[in-house]
Amino acid sequence: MESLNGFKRTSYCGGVRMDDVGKQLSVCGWVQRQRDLGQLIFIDLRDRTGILQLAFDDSTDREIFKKAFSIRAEYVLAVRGTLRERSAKNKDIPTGDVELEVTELRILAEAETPPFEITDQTDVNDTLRLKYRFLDLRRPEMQRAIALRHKVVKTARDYFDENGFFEIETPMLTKSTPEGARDYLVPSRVHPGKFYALPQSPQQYKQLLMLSGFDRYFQIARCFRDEDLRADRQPEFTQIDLEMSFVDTDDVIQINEGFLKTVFKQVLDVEIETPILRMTYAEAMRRYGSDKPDLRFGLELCDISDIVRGCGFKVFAEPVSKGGSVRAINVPGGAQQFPRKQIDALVEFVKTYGAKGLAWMKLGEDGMSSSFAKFMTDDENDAIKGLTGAQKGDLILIVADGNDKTVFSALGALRCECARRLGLLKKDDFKFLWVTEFPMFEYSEEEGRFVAMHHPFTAPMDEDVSMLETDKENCRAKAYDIVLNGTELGGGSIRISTPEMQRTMFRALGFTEEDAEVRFGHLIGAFKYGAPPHGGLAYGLDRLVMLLVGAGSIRDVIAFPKVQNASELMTACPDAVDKKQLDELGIALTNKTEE
RNA sequence: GGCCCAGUAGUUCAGUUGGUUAGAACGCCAGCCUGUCACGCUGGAGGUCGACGGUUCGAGCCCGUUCUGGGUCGCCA
Repeated sequence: MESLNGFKRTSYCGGVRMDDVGKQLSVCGWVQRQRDLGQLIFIDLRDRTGILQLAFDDSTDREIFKKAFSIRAEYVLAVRGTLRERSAKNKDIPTGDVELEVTELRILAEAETPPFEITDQTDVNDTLRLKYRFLDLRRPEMQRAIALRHKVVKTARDYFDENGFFEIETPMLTKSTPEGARDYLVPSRVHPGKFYALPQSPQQYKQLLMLSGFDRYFQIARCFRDEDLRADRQPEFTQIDLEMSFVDTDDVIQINEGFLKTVFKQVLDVEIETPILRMTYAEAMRRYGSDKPDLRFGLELCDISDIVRGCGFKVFAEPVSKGGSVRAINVPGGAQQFPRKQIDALVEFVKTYGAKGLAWMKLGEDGMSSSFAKFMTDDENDAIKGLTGAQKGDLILIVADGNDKTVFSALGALRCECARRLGLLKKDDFKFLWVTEFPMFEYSEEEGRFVAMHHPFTAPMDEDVSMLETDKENCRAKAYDIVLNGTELGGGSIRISTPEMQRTMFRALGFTEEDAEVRFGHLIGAFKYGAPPHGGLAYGLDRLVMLLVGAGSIRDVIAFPKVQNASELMTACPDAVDKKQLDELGIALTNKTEE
């Protein structure tokens, strides 16, 4: 093994071109591949910028040639040489016109054969990739994702700085608060039996910063939520978090449209049309069955409750009479695209969302077939066709339930599933949407009370203030989400900024005065000393980067992600700790502990 | 906590109705090769079929349990 010993790199591999021919260059990197042709050896050297071919032939020093012969994939090399034009060029790579005639070769590190090949595209299973994440990250695909992530963060810092925002850090060790996601807890050694919580978001701190007069704040904020994982959810993740004083909804939206425009221009060279379309929560639910609708395709929901209200098909009539609804989507061309077997799969699909079933009507070329038409009159069937706008060749899918929430959630998911099966989801098509006027509360079956849908510091809409304690179901908040292609990219709200309103809110949420004081006293107390009207927004950075690179999971844009059971395969954490450590913290393990 | 999918060589996979010695490609090792670039050619090594238990004369294949990973519902202010 050799050392650098004064060796200085002059160039990255991927950047050299014909202009550099004749120059002495020094490069460093990993061996992608060694091709031994007998009296001629080629080595592809890889660094984060790309690949440069090293050439060894009869003009090469014999010792160097022998060394080149012994080199294997993933060895780390430092190489000096003269750049020359290739006699046989490779049109497929940027450096394909040139190669380095090697005059000095140092093997800085040998490498065992890796458990999987370091290639751009991979179909190696996730377990192996994550166990050897440091090797997986060598792949150009991952290098691009991580580099792009850096660029997004850099763009955010520049943009918010240029717009008068200060980047301010808030604590990682914070106070656990009720409401919302489960906290990660950190035991205190100095205060045995007491715990910090890792922040779910810097929410309260950033509000207090507004009160302190910083006026505009942002932070690239690490956040933690101890909940189950999904393709777009990790227990620790990063937000681009911001807050502004003396603003209302429109001001927050405007500054963020500028941000999104800048990011997409800088990172992808894509122009975003502004202003971005806005839609109320109520409209989003009614038309798309979702508060984060994917607008890359239609397949809108259609309420057919009035048609089937008195029909002879109990599956339809009963839910309507119980205050629910019957809604449909029309899938153009679906009659042929979805044979019976696929429809059966869709039936199973909606059941996972709590729907009891899925009714369908197929308007095929050779006549109509349906799971329900025989229970209804011709007029009723025709009315359904008319209202959904179905034509010959289409497929109507219908969900009925006594609870509207179930209908929306099943059909909202179904329209996305149909779009996926029809190939309507193009990754380079970016459809943004602001969803506004979210409900202030939602009913929690588990707790048997109304809880804050966004969070308890969200301001109600001015015209709904009187409904806070009288009509929780219909009370709307100054809360908004930014949605991109069916993914919630970020969310925010205008906050409550007076102690009176904050007290009213806690009362509406069922907190006693004492509860509110213990949990949120610092915030209510602070509001007494002059809080400016303020509001903000937080983006899921990981999700944003995921959509920018077209990845299917945020794991693909996080350097060291966790797997579904929240462990990390490379370091094998979480892990047991010494009894001594536990004793210091005053913690005793119960029989629930895993071995 | 529930449901669905996957697990066979280093990797990605095939493996018929349960039947002799479990195959392929890539990778790896060795030899040959002066213009390759997914180099080529020849040869070779490499397997606890995730684990445990059961059924059977006989299990990669059937049954049960379990582990690991993925997706998802619940959950995620």
